[in-house]
Amino acid sequence: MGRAPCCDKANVKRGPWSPEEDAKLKSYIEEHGTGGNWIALPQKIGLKRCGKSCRLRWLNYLRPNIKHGGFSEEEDNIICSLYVNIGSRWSIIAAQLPGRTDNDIKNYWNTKLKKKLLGKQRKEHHAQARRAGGLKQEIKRESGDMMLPVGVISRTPHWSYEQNSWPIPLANAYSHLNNQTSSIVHIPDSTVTAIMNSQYSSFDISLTQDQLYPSTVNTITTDTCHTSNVFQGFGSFSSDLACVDPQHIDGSEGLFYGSTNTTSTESTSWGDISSLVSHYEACQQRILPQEVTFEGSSYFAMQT
DNA sequence: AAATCGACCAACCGCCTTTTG
DNA sequence: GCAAAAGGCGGTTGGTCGATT
Repeated sequence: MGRAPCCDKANVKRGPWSPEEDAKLKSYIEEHGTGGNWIALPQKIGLKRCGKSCRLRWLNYLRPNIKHGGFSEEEDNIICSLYVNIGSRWSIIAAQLPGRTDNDIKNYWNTKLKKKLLGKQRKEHHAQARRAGGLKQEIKRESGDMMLPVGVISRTPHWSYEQNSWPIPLANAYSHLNNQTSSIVHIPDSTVTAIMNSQYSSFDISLTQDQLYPSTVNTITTDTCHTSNVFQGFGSFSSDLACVDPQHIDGSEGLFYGSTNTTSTESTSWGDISSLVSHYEACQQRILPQEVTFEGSSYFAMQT
């Protein structure tokens, strides 16, 4: 049996709010506050609206200091960066942008920003193809901005737990695994091991569960390690964000590339937006690997 | 001028989490 | 400790409007 509805749907008005309704709700809340009970509020005011609807109307349109439209370039970058790193957690993203609501940001992302980002990505691909010549990839460092070569796990300026200890979204690690010329990922009990052969080097990342932040660590369990679901678990990091602290990964330093003069969250540039594109794209991918046997063990290999 | 299409966005829906009794 | 109520959130829908055919 499902939950009882929060209000009597037959007796509540739906659809757009009239100026009179807005005025009633606004003046009441400004004078009395919400009283900590949205469900009871419409009855008190004499509005034939669902309490949830009142809450939404207040939060998204009536409360003071709300900004609508006119997103700045800086706001775009913040939204893109956060989306790439934490996914569609609109309320968290909105918390970083004073005056913006989660609904507004969500609409803005879905209607404009996503296309803008993908448009940039196409441009970037074309430019890269032109540059390619003999060299497939290049690392470009310019005045503090960072460009991320494929196969390199990025540091992110967000999600800093402590100074000089930047977590790496495993989603990024996963996305870059997809870009390798060959890659095998093995997840034995309690450990995530990624063996990657990039054009730069061959390296091996071993992560124990306690190197993954607890919020999502349970997506990798012993149960899933030896099943083909394991990468669905991996894939879920794209939206759930498991983070890895590079300082806790032996010999990992060489894997990470970023602006060399930036060692903490302070005064970090959001970076070139194009560097986010590959992350975003990869985060959208849900490529499931093939199970293969290698030296008697089961592995999951991704075709790239 | 009418029809169609696509972009935009306010509002709703349903699920999950938190609070309360 | 449990169940119900309320809050909060993200995905989706549907109405409106401007551009295009």
